[in-house]
Amino acid sequence: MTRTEDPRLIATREHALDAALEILKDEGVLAVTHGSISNTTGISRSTLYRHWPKLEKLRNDAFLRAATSPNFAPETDGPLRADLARLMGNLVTALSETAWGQVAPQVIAAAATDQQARLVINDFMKARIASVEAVFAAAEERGELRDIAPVRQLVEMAIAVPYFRKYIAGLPLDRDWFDAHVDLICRLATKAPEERD
Amino acid sequence: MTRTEDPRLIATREHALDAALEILKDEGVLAVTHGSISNTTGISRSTLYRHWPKLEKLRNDAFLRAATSPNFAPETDGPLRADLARLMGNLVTALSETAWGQVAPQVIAAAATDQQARLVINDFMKARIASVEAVFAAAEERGELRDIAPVRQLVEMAIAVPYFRKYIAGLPLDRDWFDAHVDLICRLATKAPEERD
DNA sequence: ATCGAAGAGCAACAAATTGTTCTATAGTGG
DNA sequence: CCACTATAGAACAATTTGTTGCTCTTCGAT
Repeated sequence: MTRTEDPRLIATREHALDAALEILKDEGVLAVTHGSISNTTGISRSTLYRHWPKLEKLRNDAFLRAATSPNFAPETDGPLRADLARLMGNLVTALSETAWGQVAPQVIAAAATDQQARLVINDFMKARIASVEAVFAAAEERGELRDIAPVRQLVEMAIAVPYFRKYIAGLPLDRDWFDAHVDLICRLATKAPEERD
Repeated sequence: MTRTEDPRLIATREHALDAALEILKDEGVLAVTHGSISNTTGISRSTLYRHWPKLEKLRNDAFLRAATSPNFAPETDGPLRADLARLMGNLVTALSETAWGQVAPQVIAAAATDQQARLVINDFMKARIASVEAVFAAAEERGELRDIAPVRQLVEMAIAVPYFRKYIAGLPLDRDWFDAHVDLICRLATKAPEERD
């Protein structure tokens, strides 16, 4: 068993995956091949085949790289309105500005037939849902919530709408929409001021 | 200008698109090519190239065929709860059982770079949103709604969650979830019984 | 029924891509 | 310094893609 990995191996792999993610963003999954990566990096095709004998594995590694880059922890200082606005703001801007935002639809499509891609996106969404849940959990601790529905259901609503608008309905994620959305979720979840404990 | 289209043209095109949709469902967009359609239909490759010189156009026509098949009108007899449960039930089962349900993620991915695919899905979702809106509009006529948020926002929530669960989060669209979802939307939208006009 | 127009089928072709194998070169770690 | 391993590069067959030229069939108008 090798104690340390050969630095050449690591360098080649990282270099290749950087290029793969770039191609994935710009030209789509189709364009992510041993050939295209070889062209843009100068790494020889035979080397790439040795690293990734299966093209599917190569593409999944590119997906994984896109999914692991954005990772922000929620702040839970309260009140819910402020925490949620901040976290959802991060989530929404990430959809526009990170690699994940550009790559997500391709992973979604791949997930229909590819189990590994399904896992990538499931893990990613689990983490996203957990971060929003943490914000709600803190609000519950503070006694801000009313018992209208399970927290999980509210969280799904909060996250589902921006994804739906951007990728499925093709609607903009503008400020008017964002404010109304966060506002509605908060009004649903929290007690009116006069009924606080 | 030809008054009627040559029946051979129509027959070939329909036959080819049927096969294209089948391939699209089973093997994904990648597999939809002049070659694959020629193999499964017996239509010669050169004929297919004459019908669709651009592969992109061929794939878009396949998308369109998937998107136009499911088309159900809402019933608005009231109360909201019943109408919404029926319509959302149709929408959700369509996601599992129609060609659209299987093809949607591929259209979503294509829409990222392909304007025509974007239009296909936009039109489709507009119709979907309109049908749910019709149900809410009827409820508003009957004085069932309270003024918690614009109808449009509630409708987006209602539709966004099932899409999100199925395609993005990879969660099941089971009966427990469905009942809780429709129930929550209705509770948000409608007045409590004692405050009806 | 006939005839011109147009569609479909067939074969062949160049070009590009994919996956594979081999050898020579160069970097790594002991 | 040496054995080991990664990479580059070239060559190869097989497949796919887009294109062209030709023949045969079908359609619709007269």
